[in-house]
Amino acid sequence: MQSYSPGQVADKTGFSLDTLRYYERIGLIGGLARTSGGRRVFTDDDVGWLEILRCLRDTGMPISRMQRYAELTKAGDETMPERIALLEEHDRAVDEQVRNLRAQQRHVRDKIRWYRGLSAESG
Amino acid sequence: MQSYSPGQVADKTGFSLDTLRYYERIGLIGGLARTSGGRRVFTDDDVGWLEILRCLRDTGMPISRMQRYAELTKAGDETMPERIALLEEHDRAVDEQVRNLRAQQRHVRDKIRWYRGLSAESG
DNA sequence: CCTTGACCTGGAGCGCACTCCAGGTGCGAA
DNA sequence: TTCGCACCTGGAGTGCGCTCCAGGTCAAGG
Repeated sequence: MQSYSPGQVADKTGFSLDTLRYYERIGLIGGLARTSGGRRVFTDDDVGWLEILRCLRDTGMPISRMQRYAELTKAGDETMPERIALLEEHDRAVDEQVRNLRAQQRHVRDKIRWYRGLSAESG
Repeated sequence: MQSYSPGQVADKTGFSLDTLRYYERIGLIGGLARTSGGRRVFTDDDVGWLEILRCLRDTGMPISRMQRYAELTKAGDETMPERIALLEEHDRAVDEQVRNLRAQQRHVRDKIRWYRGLSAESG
């Protein structure tokens, strides 16, 4: 099985080394292996987990919620329904976010059109 | 012409009183009238401006950029092209934001489907 | 061996966008 | 006239999510 150094993982996932260390400190990444010298060793699974974290983070999930999700994931298979529920709720939150963005974007576009109208009038 | 107290404006726009004061301090709202006693008085135009700020803020424009926009607006009609350019660039940024959200949302949905597959298998 | 660069730790600091506070004033109703 | 609530100011504090730092360790190449 492949294993990766912190630097390699930073490259692959786009998280900085500091962020990786931070995520481990706050319990978002659990059970990382270490070399005899104390360096972190990431497996493919760890990288996969980080990619999920990236999706959640980039869609605006707060860290406290990701911590909850990490906790459920560590807890075992009986937490699957709750994990699904959490992700589905988040999915709806993303829909909501997109709807709001689009709604406000319409106003911005109206404003642009309004400026164009003024320019046309005066020009 | 209608005029509004800070509290009324807070109600109408959804900005807190503290945020309204903060926005004035940092130059996002200019030229507010005051009563003889020193209280702020908002006109319909002021409220309209706040509504634009709300659109921009809610679509993720940083305050420094809104300050730039406010500055241009104060400067006069010859800044219209730059104002249009600023809003158009922001419009593109919102599109980009939505695209990214949708892309990451797909991954979240894949994960949900994956959980469902597992549940179906084991259940 | 020695250098060098990636990595380690605990803890402090930062940027953003507010939010809260203390202490004081304005003003409409009773 | 007095109550009480809305409002004022300058400045400090907050929460989030990192990011940076000092001082030290590990390990591969020369």
